[in-house]
Amino acid sequence: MPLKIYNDLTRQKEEFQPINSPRVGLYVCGITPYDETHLGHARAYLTFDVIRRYLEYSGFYVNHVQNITDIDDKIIQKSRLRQGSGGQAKVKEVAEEYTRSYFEVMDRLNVKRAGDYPKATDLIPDMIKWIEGLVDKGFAYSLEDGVYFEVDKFKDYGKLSGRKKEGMEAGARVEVDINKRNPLDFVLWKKAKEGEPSWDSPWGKGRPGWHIECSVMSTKYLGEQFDIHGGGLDLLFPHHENEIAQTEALTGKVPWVKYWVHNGFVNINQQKMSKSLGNFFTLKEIYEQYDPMVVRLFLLSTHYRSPLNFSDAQLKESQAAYQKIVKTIEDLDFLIIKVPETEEVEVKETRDELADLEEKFKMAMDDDFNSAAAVGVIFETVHFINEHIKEKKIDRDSLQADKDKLLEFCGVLGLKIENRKSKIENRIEDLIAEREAARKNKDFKRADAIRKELLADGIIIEDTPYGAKWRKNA
RNA sequence: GGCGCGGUACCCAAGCGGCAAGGGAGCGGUCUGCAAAACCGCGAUGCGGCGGUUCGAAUCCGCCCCGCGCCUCCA
Repeated sequence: MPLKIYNDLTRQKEEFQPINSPRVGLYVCGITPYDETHLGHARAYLTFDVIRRYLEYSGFYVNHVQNITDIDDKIIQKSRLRQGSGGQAKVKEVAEEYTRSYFEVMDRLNVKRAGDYPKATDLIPDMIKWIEGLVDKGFAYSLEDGVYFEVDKFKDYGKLSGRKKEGMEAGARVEVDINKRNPLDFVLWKKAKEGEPSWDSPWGKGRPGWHIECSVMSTKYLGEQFDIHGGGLDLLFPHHENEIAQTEALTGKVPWVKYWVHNGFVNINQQKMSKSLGNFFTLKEIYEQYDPMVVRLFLLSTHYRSPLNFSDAQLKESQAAYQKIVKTIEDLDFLIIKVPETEEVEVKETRDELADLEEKFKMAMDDDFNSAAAVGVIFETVHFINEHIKEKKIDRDSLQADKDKLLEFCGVLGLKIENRKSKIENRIEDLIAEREAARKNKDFKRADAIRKELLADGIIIEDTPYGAKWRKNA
């Protein structure tokens, strides 16, 4: 079955065929570093991390580029608020601080780093060239406060968002600049006000508008036409619409981007989690209570385009579910050492079953990266393994095959599964040995006392026909 | 006003024309010195409502109800 991807440009699932297969160009709209990363951001970047991982798993070579908008009104504002100054050095400090924080928190979520992270401030000369080009071609005009893109000059304006210029209530909530030729015209170059960071340009000191950055950065790294451009649903309009307009206007190459992909929001009580509403949870806060991999599982359990409601109860459920996977791996590790060598037949049966599961797993992911269905297959695999373990005759190689396959699926989704045992001290092993001896002597009082003692440290003992084993209660 | 998304069991969530995945919670059982875990079994004749198309509909079409998003910086 071919890999299908939902394309917002055509509003349907399409077979994925990269322009230069097996190479894939993937551009993701990155952060504006003026505050802590919250769960909504995590969902976005995790979505594209999963897409990237699955493409790589499927044999593609992905060139993943994600920008950093390190100059912007909000950063300037933050810098002022904090230091009473909007000077360039301070603005840079703020951007760098939150960029660092972003990487910290995303690394823990096991989001792979992109191949490049271009910063807006590093490419200002390129942006100026672009704007000059647009002015030359008659797509842009100058006003007192900046240079604007004229949407009426671009025929296809609205093709991504499906909007018609007439239908939009421009100015409904934001004041219309009466000097603009069309209220939808957007700024390419913003002239600097007193005390703002600025760069020289043919239009005087100023800074680039938001939309132009992504066009310049993405084409610089991925070429004038590339495969996938992604971001949160909230970027679809106007950001991505404007990017298409300015890029296709300048290069004349259509389509600029083959597949447009947008992830859905994280909601709280049916409302979008957002900075402006102030109803957001930062990853740092969430990590205080939940392992990052629990958060990851939680995010993976809903298809990336559907809304995802955040709640503590849901996170708790994900935690229980995650424990189940971890425990299965720990059980396998325990048994692989204890169990006898292999007989050929058994391994084959196991392998056949695992191959069927792999088929299902791929089918799920081939269908527009359906990680929720793929997680379902992971639990079917867990179920299969637990049944397998129960059998009287089990052998080393089949168990190893079980373990490899489970970890393979988890790996594709970026779920790290660690046997927590490796981290724990010998003291526990000693106590367990003592308890085992006590049980042999029918000294159950002592045995129970030891179990109780370990439980106080969050260690749970489980007796099995192969001996006692233990795990940490998370 | 324009454009768009969603409503599937107690909760979450896949499925999008052919027997309703999976997780969590619950209940019953097997195993166990007692446990824990695991395993087995139970759990929607039903997919917001009403019509229609079809041999067959959660799935397609129409109308309606409810919730949400975008049109403004936002992932």
